Amino acid sequence: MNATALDPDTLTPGARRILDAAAELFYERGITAVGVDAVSDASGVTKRTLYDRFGSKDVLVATYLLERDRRWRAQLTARLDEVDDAVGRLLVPFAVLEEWTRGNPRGCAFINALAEMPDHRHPGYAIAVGEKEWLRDLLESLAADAGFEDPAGLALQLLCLHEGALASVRITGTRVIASAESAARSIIAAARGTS
Amino acid sequence: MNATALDPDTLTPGARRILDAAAELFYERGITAVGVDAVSDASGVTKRTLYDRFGSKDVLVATYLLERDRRWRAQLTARLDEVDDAVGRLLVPFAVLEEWTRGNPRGCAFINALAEMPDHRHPGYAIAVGEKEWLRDLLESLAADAGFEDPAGLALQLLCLHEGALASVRITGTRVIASAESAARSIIAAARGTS
DNA sequence: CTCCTCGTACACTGATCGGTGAAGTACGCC
DNA sequence: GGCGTACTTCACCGATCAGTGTACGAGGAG
Repeated sequence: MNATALDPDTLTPGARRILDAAAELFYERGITAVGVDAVSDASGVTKRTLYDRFGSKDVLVATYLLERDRRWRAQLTARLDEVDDAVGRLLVPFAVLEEWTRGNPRGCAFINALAEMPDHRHPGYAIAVGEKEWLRDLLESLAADAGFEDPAGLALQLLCLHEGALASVRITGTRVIASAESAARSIIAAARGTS
Repeated sequence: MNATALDPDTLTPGARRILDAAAELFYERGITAVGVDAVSDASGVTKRTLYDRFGSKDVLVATYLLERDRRWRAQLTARLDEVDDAVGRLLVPFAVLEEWTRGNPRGCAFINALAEMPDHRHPGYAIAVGEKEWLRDLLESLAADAGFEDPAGLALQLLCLHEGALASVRITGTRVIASAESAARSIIAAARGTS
């Protein structure tokens, strides 16, 4: 019940293969639809090992989400370090989104996971929610750094565009990301007028 | 395999209760996680009747999505008829979103369903995708009616905001919808400048 | 040599999954 | 009275679900 995600960076070789296989299956087919047998089969590891390492499916799910969250944050912060312009930094998440969705065409893994986690006590719930809150907080601090009048409001608007683009890729194709980015420019310009 | 959704408007009393119960359970707990036994129990109807009426769980799911789609479109078009201003009509979906999310705090039922339908041949897949395409097409024709230079581009931007707000409600609360609406105003104003 | 970690193999649990077969009941319509 | 529709009861199917128990093998560290 109070079990939490494992540290994805300190896994035994067997646990690593399990997590890699689980990550692909969970994202591709959905969490509930993928059984632990399918995960252990795909990873070439016994179900017994899976339970010895992770303890439960819920913990495996939480670890899957945690690793995805870490990779996404790492990629975003790395790109952020390359940009100096305070206003331009607000657009970095959209550039990263373009790369990210190339390998992940089935929408946002966290939104998808939340759709299958009605129980807030699920160890993965806080991780999925935390990813979105982190992005919102990041956008807010970037907006504050750039000197906007209402950083929280602007952050919320940009978050909307970001999440919307991520969700719409599946339906409209990747061109929606360029649309979202240009919309972000309009919103920033409008907010700039009031600062 | 080639079975499609039933017409939600011509259901027997038993089928209606089944669909009502299924709609709530599917949205609240997720489609895969809800078994047909749970649906029949909740609706006070036998599992046998469920299969006599719907034939399979997949058809029940598709019918659930179809009815939701119809209700959403009806609500939106009704509000649309009340507004005369061509530009103002582009903002109507955001006003409807505010009412809609009041009873549906767990995000977009179609995005959630797509997360659990990896197989495009699922009878519900086309319905879920169709809902988004319909909104995009609607926005595009509204933008064209209002005389914008690039209706398709503007529609894509507004779609982003709409989907993003719908997805973010779960994390940020309903105030994100007001944010999205004001962002939509900025985008429309920016597009107006180029027309 | 011995302990410990990592992993294997395999059998097993009770519960639930989607779906079916057969028989029977209640009601309204012609 | 006869017929069709709607729904019930109940037993059943093979498959899969998450999770466990037990025993055994390989390799590195003390």
